[in-house]
Amino acid sequence: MKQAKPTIPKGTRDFGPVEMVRRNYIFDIIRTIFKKYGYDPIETPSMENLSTLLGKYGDEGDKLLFKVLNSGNAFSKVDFNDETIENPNALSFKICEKGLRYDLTVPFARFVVQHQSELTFPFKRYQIQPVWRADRPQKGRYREFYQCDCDVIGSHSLVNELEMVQIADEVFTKLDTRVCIKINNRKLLAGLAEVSGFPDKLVDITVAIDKIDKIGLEDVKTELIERGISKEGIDIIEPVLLIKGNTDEKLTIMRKVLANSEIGSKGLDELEELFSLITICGVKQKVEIDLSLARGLNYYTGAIFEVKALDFEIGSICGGGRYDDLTSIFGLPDMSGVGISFGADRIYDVMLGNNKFPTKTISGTKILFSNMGDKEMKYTLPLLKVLRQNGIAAEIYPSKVKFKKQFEYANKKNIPYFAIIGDTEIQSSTITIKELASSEQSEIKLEELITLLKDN
RNA sequence: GUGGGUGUAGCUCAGUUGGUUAGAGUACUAGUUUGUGGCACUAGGGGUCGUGGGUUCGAAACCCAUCACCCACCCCA
Repeated sequence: MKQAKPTIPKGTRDFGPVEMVRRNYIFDIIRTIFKKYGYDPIETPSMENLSTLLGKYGDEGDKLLFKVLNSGNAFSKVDFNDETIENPNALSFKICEKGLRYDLTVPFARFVVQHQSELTFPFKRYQIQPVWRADRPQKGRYREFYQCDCDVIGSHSLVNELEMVQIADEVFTKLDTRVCIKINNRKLLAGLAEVSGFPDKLVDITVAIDKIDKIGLEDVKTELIERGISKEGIDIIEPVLLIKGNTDEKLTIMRKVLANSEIGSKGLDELEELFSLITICGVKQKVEIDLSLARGLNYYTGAIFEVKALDFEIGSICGGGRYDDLTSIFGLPDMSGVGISFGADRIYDVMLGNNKFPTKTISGTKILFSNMGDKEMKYTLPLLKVLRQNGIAAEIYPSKVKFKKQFEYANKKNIPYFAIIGDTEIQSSTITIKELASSEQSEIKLEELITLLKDN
């Protein structure tokens, strides 16, 4: 009679030893670079109050929040005579006060407001923690995944935007992954909606611009009309739809289209300045203006970033932008911030697909000692201790089993050396070591072994 | 939220128009080989064919339901 195998919730994953080594490789590189630019670490709880989370990510985002059932009798506050409880949403807000964090930016804004008196501004922090989204999982889309965020808050300077681009450039270059860093500005999109005569249709216009390469000019126009944009409005937008070419050409055309929009021109000024800063510093990866980039998170107000992998088909692997007003919702106005978030799990998928993990990162234990019995084991243990004191990862096979078994253990764990300690070795105070890859075997002293393994 | 696909051994999967005792590779165990692994050979264990119902003399296969997972759209990391 067999028991059904246990499972884990949809969209979550286990990570084995090999995966963990690789994931840590990514985390370590990102963390090192964050530190180098002057960011300090913080962590926040996995749960926030729902009131902190709701309304920050747009309607879609609200739906994707994992809610946490109140402890105790969660239904004690529910009035079952009230007809509105038939609405599942209304009910869930009565029985849930907490939710799992959806990203790291909103909890960070909450953190800044709550701890404002303890912080030095501009405050630069990094944060590497999992987030949860109740999305339907698919390739590259998980319900639990890690974000690696760095943010500066309390500074309007475009130097901060530059820093985000530099950090992204450096991270992906270090990870040997070719990407395109796409940049846009919300003010510019707002200006575009304004000059078209439909300031509230920002999203519709952006979606249309995005589709131009897929469905062509005529279909985009049709769709814009369906979305309620007038013919005159479309005529104004049309030059934007026809944009081809480099950053300068894009800026020139946008300059003309947005001439009468104050906010649009401001957005252009910012973009232009950011690109001139980027040019001064130089970047290794591809960086371009993408006018179709909108980003759903509705707290962005200025620059927006998104990074796409060039050699692997997957959603964006990194994204961010400037938010002018996120902390004012929590009672602290005039705190502009900008940040960027690396999607570690997708970066992992990209790197795995392109074979970008160094093979060296897989190794752990350097040497395995044989176990030939109680007497031999007791002789070996002090030797092990010396090796470990020298920083060498070493193991002894814990019980006396056939050599075949012990060798197989070493093979499977990719341990490069196998040490044999038996009567012969004890008598002569030596260690017989065998290099498993070459089958070469020699009898050496402990000191020689330490030197050998330290070099590797 | 909308649409598509797949569930057979620990894992990856075959399985003919419905037919006898459900297969392969791999992994596992033992042996050839009790102080020398990988290779080879031999033998062995392991399956209510996702679950429930139906059609049939007969179902892993056909029908219905249900659950789970995967993929695409949407959105994003």
